[in-house]
Amino acid sequence: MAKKRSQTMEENRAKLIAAARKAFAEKGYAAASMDELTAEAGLTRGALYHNFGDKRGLLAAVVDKIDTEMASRAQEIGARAGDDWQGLLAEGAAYIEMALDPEVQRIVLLDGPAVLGDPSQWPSQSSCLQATRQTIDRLIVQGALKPVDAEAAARLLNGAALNAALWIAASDEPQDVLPKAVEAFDALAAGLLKASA
Amino acid sequence: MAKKRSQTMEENRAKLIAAARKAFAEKGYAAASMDELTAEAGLTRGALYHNFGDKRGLLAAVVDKIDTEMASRAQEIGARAGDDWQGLLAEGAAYIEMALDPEVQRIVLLDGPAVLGDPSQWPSQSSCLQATRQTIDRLIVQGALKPVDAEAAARLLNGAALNAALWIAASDEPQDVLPKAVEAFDALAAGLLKASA
DNA sequence: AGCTTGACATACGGCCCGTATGTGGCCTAT
DNA sequence: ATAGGCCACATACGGGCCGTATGTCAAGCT
Repeated sequence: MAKKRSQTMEENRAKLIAAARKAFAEKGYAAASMDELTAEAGLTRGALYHNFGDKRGLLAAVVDKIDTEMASRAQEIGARAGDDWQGLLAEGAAYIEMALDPEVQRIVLLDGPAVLGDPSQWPSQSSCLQATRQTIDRLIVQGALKPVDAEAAARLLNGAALNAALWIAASDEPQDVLPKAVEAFDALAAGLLKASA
Repeated sequence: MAKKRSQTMEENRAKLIAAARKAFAEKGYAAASMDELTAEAGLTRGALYHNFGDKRGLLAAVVDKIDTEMASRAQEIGARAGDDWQGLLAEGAAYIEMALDPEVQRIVLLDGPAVLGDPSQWPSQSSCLQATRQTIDRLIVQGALKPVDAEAAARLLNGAALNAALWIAASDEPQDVLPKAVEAFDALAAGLLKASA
């Protein structure tokens, strides 16, 4: 059966994104060569500029893919928790753990913001952030949290988790530091609880 | 009076750092040209590679300078507060406000980590972080805070403040968002207080 | 004063990105 | 069925930038 035109195109896009994901993770955005990257995918730079416009466009596509994966996973973990509050903590811990992945760290947390700008402006809307925000919104409506700005709280929590992950990843004994980070994260999050006012 | 050799060298280093600070802030690290940058300082790339080794070395020097300035300012503000707890909150707010400076944002918060790696590994030790850590340490000894890991707490607080700043800077109405961010920051920090356990 | 040292300038090579142009196969219309 | 257009991708080209290797001239020591 002959392949449809649009299908091979979709396949090529996927190949390029996969190769870019690998190259960006291993060498970093700046050091990744488009020639090598496309050759790895069995294509040339022509395909790249046709599909993604430029190098930044490719990074954006990669970030979007990873970010989406992260969000769905975080939501899944959060939903598995008993209540919304436990879910929030679980999401935070999950976020910290995901950020331990060098791929996530390098691409989404380091090069992403530096090259693409503020994450909340990304097309993927930093899905992870949105999920956290919604959970916080629900908790505020339920009266469990202080009536702080949900967006602000979600942002700061994510920022805290992010830095925790960077810290853990850079440490010599990640497994030793992880529980400390999670403990501190839980403590900070508890500051949002109404009871602690 | 004839200038000493070491003196002119120090002056040239300062000129290069100043020019780099401007160029990096305006164009970003990647887009800043070393030729233009050195010409702006009245020198050539030769001086640059002799003094700083490479482009990264220059960025490191710039980051170190800004970071040091930030730390001294934060400590000054913190020391002016009534007690250590108020000082911690004041430092956090000061950090958020300083991060509103485009120069700080672009160089220290975006390009810095992307190019130089984790801030806590920098020679300046991310002085800001150290200051926060020490304050937290004191508060734990005083029994005001839960006995969490001071390093972890300092890291997460800084991360929260950092993201708050990025958020504010990217927003349309910074002055409108700033108080929300500070409020959320204070709430999170309150989670560290023993009384809230 | 002559020599050495080193701070800085100049010259060179190589890589990489983005664009402009070429081409071969798929799709459609008659 | 086939002829032509279109489009996804390949190839070719130019410009810029970084890092190094080499040159130069003044400062400092003897």
